[in-house]
Amino acid sequence: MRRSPRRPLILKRRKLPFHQSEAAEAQNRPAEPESTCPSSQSVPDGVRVMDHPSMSGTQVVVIPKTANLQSVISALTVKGKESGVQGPNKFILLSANNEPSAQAAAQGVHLPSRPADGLLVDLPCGPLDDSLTNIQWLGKMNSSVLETDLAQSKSDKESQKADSNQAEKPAVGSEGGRPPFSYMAMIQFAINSRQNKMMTLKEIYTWIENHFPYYRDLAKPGWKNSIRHNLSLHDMFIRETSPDGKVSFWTIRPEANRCLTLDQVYKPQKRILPDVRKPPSSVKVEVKEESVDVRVSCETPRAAPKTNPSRSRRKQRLVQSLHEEPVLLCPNNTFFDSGVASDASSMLQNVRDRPDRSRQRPDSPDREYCFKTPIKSSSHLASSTPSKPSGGAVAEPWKVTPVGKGTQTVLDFSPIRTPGSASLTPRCDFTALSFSGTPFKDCPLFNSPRELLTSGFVLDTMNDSLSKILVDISFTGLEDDDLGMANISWSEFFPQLK
Amino acid sequence: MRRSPRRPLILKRRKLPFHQSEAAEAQNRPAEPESTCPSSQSVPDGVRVMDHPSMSGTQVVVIPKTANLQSVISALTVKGKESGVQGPNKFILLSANNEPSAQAAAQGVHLPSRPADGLLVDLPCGPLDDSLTNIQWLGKMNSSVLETDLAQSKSDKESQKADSNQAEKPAVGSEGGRPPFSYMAMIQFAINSRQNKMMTLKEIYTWIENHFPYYRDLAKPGWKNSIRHNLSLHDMFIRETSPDGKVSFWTIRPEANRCLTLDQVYKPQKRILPDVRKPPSSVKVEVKEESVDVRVSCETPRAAPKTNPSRSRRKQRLVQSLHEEPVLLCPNNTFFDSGVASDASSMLQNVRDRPDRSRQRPDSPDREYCFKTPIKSSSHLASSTPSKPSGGAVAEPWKVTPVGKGTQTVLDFSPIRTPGSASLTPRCDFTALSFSGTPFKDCPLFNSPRELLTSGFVLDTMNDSLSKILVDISFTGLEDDDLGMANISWSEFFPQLK
DNA sequence: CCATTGTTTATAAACATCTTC
DNA sequence: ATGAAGATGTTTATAAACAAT
Ligand SMILES: [Mg+2]
Ligand SMILES: [Mg+2]
Repeated sequence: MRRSPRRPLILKRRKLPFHQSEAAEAQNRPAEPESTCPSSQSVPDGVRVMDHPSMSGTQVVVIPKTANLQSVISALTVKGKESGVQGPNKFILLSANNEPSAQAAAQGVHLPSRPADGLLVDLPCGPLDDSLTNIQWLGKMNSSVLETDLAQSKSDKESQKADSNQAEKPAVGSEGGRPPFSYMAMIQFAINSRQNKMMTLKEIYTWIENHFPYYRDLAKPGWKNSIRHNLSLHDMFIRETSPDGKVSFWTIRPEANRCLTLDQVYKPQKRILPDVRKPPSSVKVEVKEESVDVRVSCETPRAAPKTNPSRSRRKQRLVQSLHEEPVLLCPNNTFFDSGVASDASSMLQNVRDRPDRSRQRPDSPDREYCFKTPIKSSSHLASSTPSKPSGGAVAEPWKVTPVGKGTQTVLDFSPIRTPGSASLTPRCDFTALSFSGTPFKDCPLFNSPRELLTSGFVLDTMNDSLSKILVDISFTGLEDDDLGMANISWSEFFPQLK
Repeated sequence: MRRSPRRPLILKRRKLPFHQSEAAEAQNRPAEPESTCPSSQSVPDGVRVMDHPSMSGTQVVVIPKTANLQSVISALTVKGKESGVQGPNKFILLSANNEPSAQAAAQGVHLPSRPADGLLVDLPCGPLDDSLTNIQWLGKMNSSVLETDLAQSKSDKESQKADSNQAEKPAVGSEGGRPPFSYMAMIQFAINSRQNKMMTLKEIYTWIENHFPYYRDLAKPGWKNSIRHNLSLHDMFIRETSPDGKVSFWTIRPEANRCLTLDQVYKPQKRILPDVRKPPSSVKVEVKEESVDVRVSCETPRAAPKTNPSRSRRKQRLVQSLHEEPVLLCPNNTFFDSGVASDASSMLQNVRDRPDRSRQRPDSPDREYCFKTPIKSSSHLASSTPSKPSGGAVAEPWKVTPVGKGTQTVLDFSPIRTPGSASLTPRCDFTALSFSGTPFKDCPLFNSPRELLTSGFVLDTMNDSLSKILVDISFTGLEDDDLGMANISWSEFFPQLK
């Protein structure tokens, strides 16, 4: 029971090829000078990738505590490229020295017959849509806005002021178009940026406007309505009232808080480039590669990339409890146990490999059509799922620059599902913690391998960029698929785990 | 603790006047020949209405077990009319002999200092929009479709067949326009119509189409999308899988199930009328009064009365737990205790009387406008809550028959909120029960006073019709408002409670 | 490939309630 | 105080994208 606070995570290659606009492909492909991380070294920073002893097509990636995300990306990228599509498509991620204050985790992790509570992540293997990946979008962000996060170790009032009237250099920011984050994600970013993890509605507005100028500059005012809608709808957001009852703050239900912050998914890549798209302004902005030819002509606030996210489609299988008591799988309330593992009954996914070509509607990203027309609406015989005109309709020869519509989210921003309320043992409480002292400052996407492992993401081994993600969190110990493993110990094969 | 399974319910007069289309008023007012219930007798069926001994403006309504809803409506109506707007506007409902199998409830209910866990219901006092109330809509329903509910004591397959190919006399049904029920409510009606309380998606479709022909005849196919959306969104709907894993059924989380059925809100009023609106057809249909001049010319499928609902706006006050352990108010899991009372922390409302005129946008019920226009959308400076053109805009002189848009829901269809999972003690399990044997067959809206009390509704004491409801469930024991009461016993003043 | 079913996000909207001016 | 306007909060509807079957 008290066995292993460390849980292996399995990356599994994604099968679905993503729709790629030809024009976007033509534009984006040549402008892929380099990846987020150097993809030349095969085993950097002590990251080790090795074949799994018994599972075919599976490799184990051992991530030392000192490694940064680039290393992991590099390792998996190299492995993916050198083996091709037929190569191993499952990766079990292990953190070599996990929790800094880990207790019994250090000595010899026991390897169950199948990697219990493993996180299986699909890695895409087909041609990928890298037209506007998260990485690319992130590169277009103005790095200066991120630095406001560092100035947040002040009192509430002070940090509010800092958020509101700090010189933000809003030159860049909304040029990348709509950020690829859902409202739910942005709200989490905002609230988690505070030590006390609470914000008023107005502060959330301001934080988002400062960090995503798109909403300040281009978005319709309805975006605030959507923010409020999200706050109310998702019960991961809780409204609390100050003791005097005057102000009300929005917080994140601690059990559901993944503690996602924007700086966990973005760290400015210092690379000074002259701004090509703004000839009059001579302001040099720090942008990442690939921003050159995305030609995000934002002056047409095109119909909201619909953006977002979180390809994690949990559930959809495995409810089947049918008149039976729900079985609590992991009664102990450590992070994974109650936060993820005990929700296995609703997060279990089918892991079997399926050939899957899957039609991909070639719908143009921008179109306008009517909503809520009282008329019985021309085509009345269509599917019950309304679909966009998708070019098949009449008229509308209006063509726009194919921005690619491939804006996807990398992380799973959904709240951590817990079976009961379990409001004790707050999952992650950084109230008094500052991110300044973490030993992973140089890791742009995750503060620790632990975070990397627990948040779940996908790497495109073909393109060196994060895109088009599907995170399948599967608990293979509950499944009956092809993962055959003996009851062996991790450390038996990987002594660095000791 | 074990004290009172019987909990008083307080009806509180609603303050907000409702927008009333003048044309609709002119049309509907004269056609109000009689109310749902005779409003002449002041204290029928043993229903007693008396002033509260200590709370000013408050009356106590004692409802004997044998009373039906008409009696309650009558009593409150008479009281409301005879006292006028200035009169008492709070009513505490008490069931004189509540649970048939009640345990300790019989002997002298203890009256706390304030009516703990009381259900405060606003009664509207202003001019009311009765243009298309639920009662009226219900009267337009084809009574024959309701009778299919009686044929549901068969096996699953049989009842499925009964639902699908029963002769439904669909003549009437969709003529009343869109039913005033939310998707969530209709899904509950559908699922709860089964003994085993489970249905496949297709069966839900079929049930709704059979009982609300509007969706079969007039609604856009997107309504099925909305059904699926509601099933997924609300976690009161659980998908279960048959043991073989082949079929999946939708069920209602038992703790959240109010066991609402359509026949609880509708019972055909036998009154044969020739159908005035369909001259060619000589079919005589059973309709209730008032269907004559509503002139619901459904041939224009006007932009969905937006219909529905459930004016219950819970929460919005009283969270204020601010970094403290949530206090479980009623740990024992009887119906009210866990189902309602223990949710007090999120259902508590402010009960204080507030003068409230409240602007009411005179928006026309049918209009069409564009959705998701990529253009920055003309007025960009408006409120963050998008609002309809509402006549203030240019153009669109198009006027339609003011159907009144006053379709409201009477009952609270929202799931019963429970603090934890508390999946034990299924709240109401009518699997083996038939509604035929209840002593309240003649009560069209509720099978028992208990149901009346627990579901929460509002009576328009001015209009003899249910309309424009706001149910405020308040637990006055947690509030600090103007309800000052001594620590006295109910039975001390109302001996019939003994 | 297609239709059905299931999950999730976005957007608009209707109201209600609370705060400000 | 108070009353209207705006800010905030809650809920439902609808469309849509996409996954899974
Ligand atoms: Mg919420
Ligand atoms: Mg559900």
